[in-house]
Amino acid sequence: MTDTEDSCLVQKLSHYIELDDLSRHHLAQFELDQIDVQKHEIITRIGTETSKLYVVKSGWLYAFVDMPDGRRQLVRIFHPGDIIGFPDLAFHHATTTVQASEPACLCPFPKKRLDDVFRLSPRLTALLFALAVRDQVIFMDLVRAMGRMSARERIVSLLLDILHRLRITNVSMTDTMRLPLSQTEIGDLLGLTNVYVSKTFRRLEEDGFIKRDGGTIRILKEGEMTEMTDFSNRYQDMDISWFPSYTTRLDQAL
Amino acid sequence: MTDTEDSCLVQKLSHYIELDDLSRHHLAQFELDQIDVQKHEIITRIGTETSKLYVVKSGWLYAFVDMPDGRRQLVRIFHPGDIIGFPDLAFHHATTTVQASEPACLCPFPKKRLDDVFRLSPRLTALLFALAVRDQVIFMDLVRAMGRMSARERIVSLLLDILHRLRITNVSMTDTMRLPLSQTEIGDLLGLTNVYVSKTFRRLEEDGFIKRDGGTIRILKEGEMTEMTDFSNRYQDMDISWFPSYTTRLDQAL
DNA sequence: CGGTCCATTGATCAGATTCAAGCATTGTGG
DNA sequence: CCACAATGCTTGAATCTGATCAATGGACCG
Repeated sequence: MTDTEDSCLVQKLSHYIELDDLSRHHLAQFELDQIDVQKHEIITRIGTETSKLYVVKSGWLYAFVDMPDGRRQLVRIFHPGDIIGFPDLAFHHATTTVQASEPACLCPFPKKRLDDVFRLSPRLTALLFALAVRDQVIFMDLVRAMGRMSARERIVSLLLDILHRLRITNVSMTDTMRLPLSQTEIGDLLGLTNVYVSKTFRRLEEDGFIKRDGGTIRILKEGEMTEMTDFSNRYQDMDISWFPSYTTRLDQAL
Repeated sequence: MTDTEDSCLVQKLSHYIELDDLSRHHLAQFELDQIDVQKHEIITRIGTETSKLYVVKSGWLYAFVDMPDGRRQLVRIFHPGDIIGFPDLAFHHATTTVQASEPACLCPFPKKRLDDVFRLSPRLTALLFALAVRDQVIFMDLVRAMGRMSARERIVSLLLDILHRLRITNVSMTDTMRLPLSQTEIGDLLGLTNVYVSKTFRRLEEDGFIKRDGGTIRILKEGEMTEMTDFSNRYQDMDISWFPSYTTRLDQAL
């Protein structure tokens, strides 16, 4: 790919800092190859060796773990522009199974290709670091939802989370979004059963919070829903004040 | 502090990679100051400006968020050698409140002091990055526990998690540990009530899984408990194969 | 056209909460 | 040194949210 047309990874990261040519060059190294995957195809299987990361070009995917009794827990949803595999960087074996929830296109690249970024671009490294710790906060929000919220509140906070995530790269988006997840998948993400997800969605619709139409969903009372769940948008602003500048050189060493 | 006596931060990080003198020097910059805090004293309050991080020298602390109805959700426990505040790096305002669960000693340092590490030590940066993504996996484990496990299993997996964390820096530790958390705090961490935590602990003791004595707890059937919760130790091994080497120099740039 | 997946709905069940009371321990001020 | 308050753990009874079980119907697909 040329540096002139922005990939969705570049687009997403540009939301936080101005990317210089060197950074764009580094990021382009992550998107040299690409593969297509089918709906429900498994990308990485838990327990297998981790050697690669993936940039999502299109499609939704998710990571999950199986429980001994056959149930499962989704832990994360991936959208275009997200990078799959960071959590596994720290381990020799994958900690989750990653599966496509719809047809998708991915760019695989080896772990080792991060080396250049770490050695040559402290500022881009800081951005990746910030994204990693930002994701920790996203997990805390999920823990909070699952630990102390009712089924209704959990579903509402999931919808708001997805809405804000999609708005980063799609500023024109208002209140309607595609939701390519089954109710079973949503339940597996929020610690509920598919049955109760169905009942809760229906009640949300009856109460005028949402409007469903096929695979899309419309958020009708965003303000009320935000207040109901004490929701914070984690995708908008980022503190970049502590990032090293691009001009920093190593030869300033002690 | 001199470089000869290892701080618990250095001790903990040394578990994963050999730290060279430069790295030790960088880490020493995190422990220049130190403050004592009392039991239940609040270190950082949610919503206030984030400017500092803290290295824990002694004592246990935890991070939590309040719910509108007065309940709360703990999201993380800190032990000696842990760094407090990474998740807030990405934000201008603190996302959690951090409180001491017992008297503790902390070393505060400004965000900006990470700059040197990012610019001058790619390998140490990679280690911090690996710890950040490792923590994501810890959060996934917590999500899994709260989404798909019974109260008994959640408590068992918490006990195993703490046991393995303490064993990193205390290799002599076998099956007995101090647990300076009230049952209310444990409930707030696992999404349970203090009442049910009490009932569940009692049953675990009756069934011979644990033995309690004042503030300490003994794990009697570690193997069985590990299997019951499908527990994975996230603290033992780390994949450092992709880390840049210490000798890497920036002047290899394109 | 039959099979599969998914959403829906009702009846029943259970794990965990809520409410309430009692007891032990610790800390504090008189 | 004691009285008293505050905190934490325990236990029981009633209640409720969400799970389980089961059946139905629609949409899609080979």
